[in-house]
Amino acid sequence: MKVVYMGTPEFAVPPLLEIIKHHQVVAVLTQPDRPAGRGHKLTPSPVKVAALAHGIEVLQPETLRIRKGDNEAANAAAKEARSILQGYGADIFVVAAYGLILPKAVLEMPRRGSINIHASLLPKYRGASPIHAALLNGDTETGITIIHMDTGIDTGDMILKRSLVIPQEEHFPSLHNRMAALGAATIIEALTALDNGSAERTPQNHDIHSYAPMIKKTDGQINWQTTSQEIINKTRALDPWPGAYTSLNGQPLKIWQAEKTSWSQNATNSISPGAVLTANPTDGLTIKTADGAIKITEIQPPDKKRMPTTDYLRGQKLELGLILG
RNA sequence: CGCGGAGUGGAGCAGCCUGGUAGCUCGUCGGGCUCAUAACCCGAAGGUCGUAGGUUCAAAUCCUGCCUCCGCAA
Repeated sequence: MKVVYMGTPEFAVPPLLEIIKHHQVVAVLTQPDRPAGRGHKLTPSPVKVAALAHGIEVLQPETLRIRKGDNEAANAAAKEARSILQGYGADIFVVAAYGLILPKAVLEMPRRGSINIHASLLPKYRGASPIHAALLNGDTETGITIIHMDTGIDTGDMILKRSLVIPQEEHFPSLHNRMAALGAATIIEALTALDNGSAERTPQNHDIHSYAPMIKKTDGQINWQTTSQEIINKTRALDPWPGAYTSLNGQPLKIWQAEKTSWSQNATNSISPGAVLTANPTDGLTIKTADGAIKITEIQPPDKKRMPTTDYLRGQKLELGLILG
């Protein structure tokens, strides 16, 4: 099939590469280059880099929306982008974490419409951060859902769903990569089914849906009054950005890896959450939580690299009873 | 030209402001003690102080360029 692919971040790259192998990708839409990183250099999206490496035409409209209230230049640009899109004569639009709102007129442009690769088992976790949400909530399973797009946020009818198991220790980067690979395999399956007419079309059960809002920097702030498991889930989900963090003597301190300990709620009942229980090479760094204590195994002081907590403790002596947060 | 911090034996840090003997906690190696040990005791090796210049009688320390890493911000 003739495909126009729309995506932006790293997650959208493996599916694109897989589609290139099996179909004809006539163009790729991705968000405009943004100032990013140290020095605020203009940075192309991962999808743009991948597309250009394969000699595929890249289009980066600011928006595809045309509204009366907006300024004329923006509307004119959107109009032009739409007519270019129309000109590709695609059979289908495949969308994966594109990040722009696609108006109905655009979604319905190709003869087979537009489909989306979503990184959750819909209707659970509609929205921007489904992979993070699965880890934050300590889910043991998640997956990919391919849907027909409509004008709602991830509300369209489902074509197919593939799941995978999340190990207790898994952090975001690993799960993200596995999800991207699963997305690549699943989108090929869906395209094949659509092509030969065997695709199913199942409406979502809208009564049981949930949302996974965009992750903010402040989501990384650790609340020591929550349970050990909740805090550990935060370190798993928010790695590498924004990171689960707390503060020590007014300085931010990132917690990259932590595990449960045998400290019980009863034994530590009178101790304030966030208090340092042990800080030595043998016992490691353990911190009181709402229901016990966690042992921090990888840490990052400000201006420093990530390091094993045992290394950190060689240079930094922490007083017992000191309160973090 | 977005703002800022850091590079010191294998690891994590101190020393820099107020130039003048390379320090701390570990690790490694050798020896000792011990039924034994990640414990304890004794000893040893290992550093062009990121790099190139400058100032000085003298630079890890003060000044300038460059490289690398990191935090904030996006």
